[in-house]
Amino acid sequence: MKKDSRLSSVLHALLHMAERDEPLTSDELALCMHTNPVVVRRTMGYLRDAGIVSSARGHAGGWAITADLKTVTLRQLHETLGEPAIFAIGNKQEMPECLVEQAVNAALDTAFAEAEALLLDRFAHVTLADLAEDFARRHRLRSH
Amino acid sequence: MKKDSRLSSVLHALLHMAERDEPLTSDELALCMHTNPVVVRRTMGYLRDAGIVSSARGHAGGWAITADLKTVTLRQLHETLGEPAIFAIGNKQEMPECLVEQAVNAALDTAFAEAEALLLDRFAHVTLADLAEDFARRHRLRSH
DNA sequence: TTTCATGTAACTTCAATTATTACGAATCGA
DNA sequence: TCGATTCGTAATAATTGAAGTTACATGAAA
Repeated sequence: MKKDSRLSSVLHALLHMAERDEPLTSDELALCMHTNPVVVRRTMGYLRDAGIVSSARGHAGGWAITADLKTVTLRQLHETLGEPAIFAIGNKQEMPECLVEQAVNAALDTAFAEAEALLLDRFAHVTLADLAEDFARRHRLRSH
Repeated sequence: MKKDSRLSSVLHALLHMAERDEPLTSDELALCMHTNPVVVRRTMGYLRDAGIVSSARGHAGGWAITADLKTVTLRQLHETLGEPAIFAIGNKQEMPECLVEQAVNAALDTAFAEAEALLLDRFAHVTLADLAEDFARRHRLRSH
């Protein structure tokens, strides 16, 4: 399957929105994200429903951040996107009768659960404000 | 994307092979793994090339384990299968020019790298012998 | 009222695993 | 040697889910 890049995409969009005061249109976001306006609306729709951004139609419409950058974590965004599957590797069958396969699943599930817990914990400790700050740092560095 | 279940599949196959002394044919393995004999040959071929199993044609042919169960780890099997992608989530672009996207990628890459390191470390500490033992334990439990 | 912009449904494209078909090659028993 | 068995492998289709596209309805502002 193709990799899910929605989290990456919304982060990119949110940071660009944080850099500007006026709303950004789906077309503008699609341009800098190298994607399609409809995909932007579809994906950002999750964040609107969660109250993280607002959308407005008509003249001077578009997308804007409503939440505080310091309170929005990567984990929250991941959940807002519907908690898509993290791993591209998995069990052949989830509920096998075969005892051998049950032992295999148990071992793999344990390892995956630990890795997932670590990943989500890291996600929980990174906010949009952190990313904005890191971007600012990179911007200063490039200017020299 | 469809999940990669090759690691799960070969583990299942290897433990069944460990339970028997004669070689198992691709057809037999395919039956208990709920898949296709050609898929079995293709997947087990990686393990044969790595010297973990042997295959023989003709009468009384089939697949057998050649390695010591105590020395084969899940990590080794993962590597033998060509280190397939672990995550179903990823960056939109790997080498973006945009500084904003670079900051996003850096944050995500760090988290994914840590989670991957943990997963592979767990994989490195589980051997086929461990799984065989866990299966035996489950077997005893069910008998009571 | 015209223009701009989102909201959404429907469909296609894309990428990667898995499944299937077909046939060649090797091995062993009779 | 013949023939059944079994792996080896190429070629192709099916499957799955994200991403892309087209089309059009809806709503807001100049």
